[in-house]
Amino acid sequence: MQPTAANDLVSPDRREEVLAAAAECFMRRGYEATSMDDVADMLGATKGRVYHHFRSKPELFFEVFRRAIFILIREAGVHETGPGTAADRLRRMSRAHILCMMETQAFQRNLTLGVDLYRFGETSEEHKATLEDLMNLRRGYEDAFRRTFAAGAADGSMKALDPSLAMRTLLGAINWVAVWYSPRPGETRAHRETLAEEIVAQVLGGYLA
Amino acid sequence: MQPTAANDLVSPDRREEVLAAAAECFMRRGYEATSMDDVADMLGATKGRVYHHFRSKPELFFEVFRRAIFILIREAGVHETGPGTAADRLRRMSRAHILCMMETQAFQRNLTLGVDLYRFGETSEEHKATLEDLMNLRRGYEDAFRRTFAAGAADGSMKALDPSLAMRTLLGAINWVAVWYSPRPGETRAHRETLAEEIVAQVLGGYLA
DNA sequence: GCGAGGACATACTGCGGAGTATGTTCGCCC
DNA sequence: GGGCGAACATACTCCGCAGTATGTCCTCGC
Repeated sequence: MQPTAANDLVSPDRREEVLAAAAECFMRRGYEATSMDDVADMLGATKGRVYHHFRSKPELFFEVFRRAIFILIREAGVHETGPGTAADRLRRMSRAHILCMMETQAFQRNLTLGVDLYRFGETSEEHKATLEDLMNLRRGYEDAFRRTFAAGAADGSMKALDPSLAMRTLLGAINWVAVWYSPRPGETRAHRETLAEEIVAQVLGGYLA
Repeated sequence: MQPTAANDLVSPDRREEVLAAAAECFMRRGYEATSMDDVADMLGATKGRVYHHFRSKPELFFEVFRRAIFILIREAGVHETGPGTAADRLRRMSRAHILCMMETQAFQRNLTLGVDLYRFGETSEEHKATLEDLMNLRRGYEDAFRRTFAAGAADGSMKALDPSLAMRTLLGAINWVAVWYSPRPGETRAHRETLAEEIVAQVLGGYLA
């Protein structure tokens, strides 16, 4: 296979393909139930390819997890700073978060798996350390919501609620989207945006002043 | 060991102990990662005991799943019929649901696992059938929320929203409790009831008229 | 008190999956 | 044009786990 222009668009990161396949497998069958052969099969390849890019199964999972958070921070977290009231900013953050749940579902579902692994898993010391880092990333993302709830109480755009609890109920409602959402054939971005808007309208109603 | 009065309180269903241990293990490590030996270890027993009460690992999981739904229906679902407006009933249902998430967390967390197994799992025909039954039970429980949202639009106690979507956002917020909740040492039932009340107040706000 | 069966424990088998060691191919650079 | 390394494929090893076959104890009914 020649390095054509078309290939340059796809192959510069063959590693990405492996990562995406792993995310899909982990979401479908769970972490433990997924074999490295499963990931390879999804790519029409063999284990050799997977192990060439990732040292072990845990590290592969950690990369999926890390990618999931980076996407969330880039798409939703950035809206913490922005124009308007805290309620406005929270609306934009939630809307972007929901779209992430729908469009990068495979990655996002693994966030919950990772948290369980952290809470209960028996892992090596090295893995424990990287898991700690990943949890801090996640906590940092959640803090953006916490702060915005506090800001909303301060600027009067939202009720004065316990920011931590409010963050959890809100994130619960919108994280759950990744659980039940399943893309319909022929669905467009516009459809998803409308749906996201509708969800935000329902969910945020309880927090507004 | 003699069949004393104290033992009669515990042992009439030694099977229950196995079931509870399995729920705990499945929650901690996930379905696949849990070995039958893990379940036995938690009881200070061996596999023999587990296989004496349950034919196979899938059937053990199915029983955990079934129990989880039965608890929800008994504790929360029953409040669908009751006095007051639809909003009142929904409040009682949500409150009970949240308490279930906190107090039977191990069982409830497995509901999500089961749904994934249903959506993606490759199981035998026989297991597929029982999974279908379990999903119908779950759907039936969700329908109670759907109907109550519709009733709320009808009796004017709640906004006229898409009942299905409202059900999903509400259940998302309150199901998520099982994900983050972790009982504090010395916590009493009263603490949990207060917390549940607070969550309901926050979450239901968006749906009320 | 004795036979039977429930409630386990013990000791195996067989397979699937993580990880490894070693080929193999192809493009690139000198 | 040749050698070198990236990007895989192939062919193993070894261990852990589901399931089974069989043994053991204790209790209850008669």
